[in-house]
Amino acid sequence: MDSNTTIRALAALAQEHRLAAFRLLVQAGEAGLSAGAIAEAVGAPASSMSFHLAQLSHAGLIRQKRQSRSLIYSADYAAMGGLMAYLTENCCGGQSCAPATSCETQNDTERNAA
Amino acid sequence: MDSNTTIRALAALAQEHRLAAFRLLVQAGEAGLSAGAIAEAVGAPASSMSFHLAQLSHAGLIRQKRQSRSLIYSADYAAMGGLMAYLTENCCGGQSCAPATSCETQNDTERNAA
DNA sequence: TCGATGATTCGATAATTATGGAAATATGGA
DNA sequence: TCCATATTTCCATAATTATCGAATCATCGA
Repeated sequence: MDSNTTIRALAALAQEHRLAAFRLLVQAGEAGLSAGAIAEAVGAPASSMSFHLAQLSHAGLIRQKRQSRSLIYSADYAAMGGLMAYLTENCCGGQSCAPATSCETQNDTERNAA
Repeated sequence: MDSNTTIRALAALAQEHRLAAFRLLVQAGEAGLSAGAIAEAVGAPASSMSFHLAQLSHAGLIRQKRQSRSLIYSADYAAMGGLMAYLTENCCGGQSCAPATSCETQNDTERNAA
């Protein structure tokens, strides 16, 4: 992930309704949620939410698929992982910004962070 | 870290010059860098850079201290860690977004981030 | 105290982003 | 085909954010 992609992703998440929507989609998992369900949960008018979902989508953080009349959005975990990786590599300086997740499940994933 | 703080931090990093400046400060470590040095490295006029440094500062991501005539800025690693923790907890859904860093250097730093 | 240096604040302007109703598009069922 | 539903696109407007020169403020050395 390069810095431009990173900036788009950060900007996409740096907005109240979008952060709420993304959190919701992360919770929803692979099944995802319809645009209408998201708008209602977040409390934003449909057209506004549509605008925000487009931003998240353009940033690559969520995906869209049609299911009958509904458009189902779901989080792209890999993209979020890419963002986390960029921040860890470039913005944490080895000072252990990452909160030591899931260390008991693996200990051979060596990485040579620049 | 609550969602408003998170949004401020994300917004602070979601800008070309500011992301560049923050990366620089992370590299610079505790010693930090003067406002002028940052402006020159990033390639922005002093007044513009000052505006951006104020944003980062307001977001809590960097700190300022005066050293004679210079204002020295340095990264606040704890704040960055808080942001990473929030994203890991709320935006990664246990799908291991965090790239498993530095697992060999600690295994007793339990954390109960909300 | 004066002048030089490092940096911020001011102010005007440009550019981008957000808002939300109305109109348009897509899908499916009767 | 026609209607209802789900959602987006269009549009105008409001709000926020970025830019940067000039003026101001703070500090230091002579």
